[in-house]
Amino acid sequence: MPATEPRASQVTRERLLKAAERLFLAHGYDGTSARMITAEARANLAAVNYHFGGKEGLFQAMLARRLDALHAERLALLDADERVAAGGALTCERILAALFAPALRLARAPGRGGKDFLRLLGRAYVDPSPQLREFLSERYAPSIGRFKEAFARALPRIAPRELTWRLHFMMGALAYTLAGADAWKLIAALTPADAANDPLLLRRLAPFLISGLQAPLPDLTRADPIVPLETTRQGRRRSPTNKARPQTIPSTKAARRAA
Amino acid sequence: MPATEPRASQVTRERLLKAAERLFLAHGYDGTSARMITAEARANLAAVNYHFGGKEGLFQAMLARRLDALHAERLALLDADERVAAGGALTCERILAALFAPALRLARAPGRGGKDFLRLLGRAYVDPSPQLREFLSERYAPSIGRFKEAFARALPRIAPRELTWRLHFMMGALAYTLAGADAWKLIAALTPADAANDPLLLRRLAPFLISGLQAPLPDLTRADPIVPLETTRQGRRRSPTNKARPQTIPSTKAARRAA
DNA sequence: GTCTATACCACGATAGAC
DNA sequence: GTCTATCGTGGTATAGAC
Repeated sequence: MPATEPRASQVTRERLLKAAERLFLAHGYDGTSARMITAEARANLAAVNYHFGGKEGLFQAMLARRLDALHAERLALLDADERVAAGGALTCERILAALFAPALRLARAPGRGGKDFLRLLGRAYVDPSPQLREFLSERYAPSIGRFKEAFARALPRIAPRELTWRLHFMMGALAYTLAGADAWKLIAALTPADAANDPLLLRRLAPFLISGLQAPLPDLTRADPIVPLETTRQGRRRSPTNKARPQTIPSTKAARRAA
Repeated sequence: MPATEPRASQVTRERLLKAAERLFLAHGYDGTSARMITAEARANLAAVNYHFGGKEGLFQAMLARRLDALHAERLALLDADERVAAGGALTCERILAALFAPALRLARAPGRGGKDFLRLLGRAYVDPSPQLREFLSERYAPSIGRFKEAFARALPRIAPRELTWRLHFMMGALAYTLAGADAWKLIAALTPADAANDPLLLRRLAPFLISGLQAPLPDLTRADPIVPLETTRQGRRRSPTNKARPQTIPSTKAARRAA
């Protein structure tokens, strides 16, 4: 083992990634400082900049490491299913399961970190800078493409363009369900006993998505909008709801201190 | 006009809100400093703290102001439809349109601010502190409830509990489609001519969602998971994809400078 | 090439004068 | 209500040791 031994730099990198993973998951991106990370990793503050180009780069590297594992799992499931199907088309349900199950397992796997990871991932979709988005969508395009092909074979009646749209809608429902804030409170409130029951959640979600994917093709030729968008513009009613409230916004200071 | 004249404090509040709206939308939450806002509003830095309890409070107040308008529009459309229906059930399509059209209009209404607003809103779902989430979900619960009732009447065959789940899935697809990063690039790439065509997007989305809502009820009694979740755990194949890449994370420094 | 110490400047928040 | 001054902390940059 002359050349492949772990170089000195790699152990610092690794320690930084590990500390970053724990702290970002525990306190969020803004709630974690580079100083906290380097302290836990017993590295120098400047090491973040040296190895990752900054805090954002460290965050990105940490996300990529976990997402690599997620997509590897997904592809492994898809591969196994396709080997069994031996060239035939898979059912939508199985493709969906291969896509969903690893994410769901990740969503609660390591201690309490799982769900927090998905919320952190959501940050990528919200970030005003397109950096992260482009990085992730490029990196996992091949993996997503595989699933798209599988769906295309399972749904031969849906034109490719329409399928693209519907897969996009599907990913939305999926992401929201997994990462969404209320989703988990919903689970607990509606069916407390099922709070840790992954297959049950999938079995609720699957019919919704599959029916959506197989929906009748839209009639795009009609020219009239479904709703007369301009009709309500004239301020007929400024709506008696909650327009001008006392607006006692509570100071977030106390809450921040608690964290 | 003795007592109702705008007090001096209110004009500062208003100016802060207006500046905050423009700047948060243009540069995101983290990208906007309280100093930028107070400079543009020609107010003192401490005014943010005094009037809103901090930067976060100002952000929250600004979100609420725009969301009030959104929900007022939604309810106005729903009211109008229900008045026409005169006690009968609306179609899913119309309810969906009342929910969707105002958001879509908002999503591109004022200059370039629209879509950015929805991305900012997404921050609420991602934020590690539950403050914002609870505030918003409490504030708009009545409005959402109205729509839930409408859907319940339109879909009498779906049990309430199941409907709750499906509406949740639906909101996910909706939010992702509106706020999602790739959605708008998708629109531009697939159908450039339709990039500004709101009704067309709704007509694509509606069949997907409606079919999903009406999907056959899941069989929740089956005990076996659809996918043998544990089978693939044994590292049969660490997947030859992109597991251990060079990991050349680009420094984000140069990119930050450009902004 | 890797790591350390340190300086820098912008940030959010606040105390206290007016 | 408003303002000034100031505090502590944040991310980043750099000079130089190993």
